[in-house]
Amino acid sequence: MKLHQMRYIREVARQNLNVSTAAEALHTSQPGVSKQIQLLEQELGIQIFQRSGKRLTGITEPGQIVLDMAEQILREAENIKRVGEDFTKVNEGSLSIATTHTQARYRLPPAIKGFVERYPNIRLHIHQGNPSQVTDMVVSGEADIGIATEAIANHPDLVALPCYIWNRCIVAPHGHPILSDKPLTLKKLATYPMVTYDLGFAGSNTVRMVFEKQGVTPNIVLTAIDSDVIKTYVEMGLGVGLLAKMAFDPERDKGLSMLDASNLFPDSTTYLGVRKDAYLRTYMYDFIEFIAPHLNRKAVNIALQA
Amino acid sequence: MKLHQMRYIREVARQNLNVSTAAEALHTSQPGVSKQIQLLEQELGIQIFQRSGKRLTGITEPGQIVLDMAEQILREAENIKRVGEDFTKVNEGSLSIATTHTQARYRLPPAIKGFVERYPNIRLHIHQGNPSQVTDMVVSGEADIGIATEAIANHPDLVALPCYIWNRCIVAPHGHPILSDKPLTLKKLATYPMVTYDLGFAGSNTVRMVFEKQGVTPNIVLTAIDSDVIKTYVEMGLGVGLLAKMAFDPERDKGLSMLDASNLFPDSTTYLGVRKDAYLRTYMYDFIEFIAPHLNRKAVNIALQA
DNA sequence: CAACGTTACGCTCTTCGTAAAGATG
DNA sequence: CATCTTTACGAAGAGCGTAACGTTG
Repeated sequence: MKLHQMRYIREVARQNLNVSTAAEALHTSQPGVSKQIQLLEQELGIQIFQRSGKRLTGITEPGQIVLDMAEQILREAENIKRVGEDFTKVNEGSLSIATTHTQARYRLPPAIKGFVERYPNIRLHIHQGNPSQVTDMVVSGEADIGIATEAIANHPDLVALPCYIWNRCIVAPHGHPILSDKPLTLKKLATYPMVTYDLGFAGSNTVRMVFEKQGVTPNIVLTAIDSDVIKTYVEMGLGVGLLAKMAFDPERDKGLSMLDASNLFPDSTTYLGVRKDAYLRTYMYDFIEFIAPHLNRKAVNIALQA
Repeated sequence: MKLHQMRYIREVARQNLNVSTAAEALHTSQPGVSKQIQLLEQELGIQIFQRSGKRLTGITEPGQIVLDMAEQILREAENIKRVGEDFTKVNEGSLSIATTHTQARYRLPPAIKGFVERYPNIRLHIHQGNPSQVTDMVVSGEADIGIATEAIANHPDLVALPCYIWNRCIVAPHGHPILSDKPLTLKKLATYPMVTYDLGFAGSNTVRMVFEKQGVTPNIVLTAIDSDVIKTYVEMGLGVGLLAKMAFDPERDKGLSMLDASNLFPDSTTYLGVRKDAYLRTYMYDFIEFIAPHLNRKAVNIALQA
């Protein structure tokens, strides 16, 4: 049994059982991949892939188990490589972050700024997606760290660290009647056409449930995944905006007025998620600490143990 | 990075950093081991072992991390091998059970009997030890399954399955005053010299706490790890015996009388422990079901997932 | 017949074992 | 100086790539 063989079967499975494209992705020859898979199957005494004649048509039952274990082994091998780099190339490497628009646009910039000053030679990738995409990217190892308010806390392979707590605000064009009609209530809010986040984003579930519980039906005329889109349409007069307070910038958003809405909705928590079995490079710990100062290396390790 | 190199560094660490004996244990030449370790260290860019001149004198900090990961990889590789065997050699293999004397002597025999009838070609090993040794053997992979009342439920790498519930009895030579002095109470029990299990065995903690809570101090004149030893000394008149009810056999223990003591002590639960990340061969699932019929394959898998 | 997987074969790089040399306490 | 590790080197073996062959839809 060889580590290479694990890579081969994993790649073939990933490439929809196409050995040729798998070979290409692995930068090697197709017959070599074929051969090694056969050798592995022979050694284990089982078929990993189903074949109809010469085509691979599926994954056998034991094959699936083996593939899962191979995945595990390769992850661990990757971790070992990282240990080496962590101790020799302290200031080199890459950091891949998966997050949602609101976090990327309004919450991460200061942390990123501090991080790139400290580690100018780390290649930084920020992937944007919806919370479940963020979760998937961390689970699959495409991203080292995921940051989102939804989804990320409920995956068995991840550990979720509470990052920060936030609440919402209402934005409207200057002079809009909602601004003077104090105090603000859910009922009043529901009388105006509203623009807010897509389902599955930024605590939208929480918002929905609050309205439901109070027996109030909001008039949502537009949803977006993007705070800036929401603000743009609010500015155009489409309705009032309900968004994360951190997404309102009095400097930039001069065309809008803001009302705190934290009395109407419960606080939401944004989580940072990492794979339980990932080896975190030192700079990753540092990045986490840049985002949430209470999450120092020790605190993260304690969470990872449990 | 090669799987072989993982084996080499693990074995060197196990053999107290002696490369020569490690090579012997691996059935290969000593220079080969040396070389591969150097190659690995070179590839990772770190020292795994500390050296003073040519002697290995310790494990470096990154080395320890790498060793832990290597261990994990090799465990997973072992699991893959088992998958193959499980699907090809259904009726071959070995089953290694670690347990305490009382279980081995009084509880396992019927399960073992059923098992060897079903799987006559599986090599069976029963290791006897105290509960913490049992736990260690399962954790290290020396044993596939551990069975004990103590210790085994509290290890993070193991999953503990409740196996069966039992309670205690009092044994005494025929005609002993305790037998007629009904009803039996803790206070009365404490007036007689007593023979029972060693600390750390068979719920001895529970027993101690029950006495303590009632403010009664038992007069324990002898402890043993072994129910048969306890009974022998009781028969000799050393005192009354407090032991697991399952360990009293009216057929064999004709020289003794038995009093149920389950009203004096809370029930104890015996657990069966397996490594969370172990691949269990089909016959291992079957063995577990022989011991505890409610623990069928499905139930065990559900426990392993969580 | 186009796309794909397997077989065949020669080349290269790795690995392994023996022998010798160097270091340690 | 006995024990242990590293270096050196030749033989055996494993892996890889090209080319040819066989299948499948």
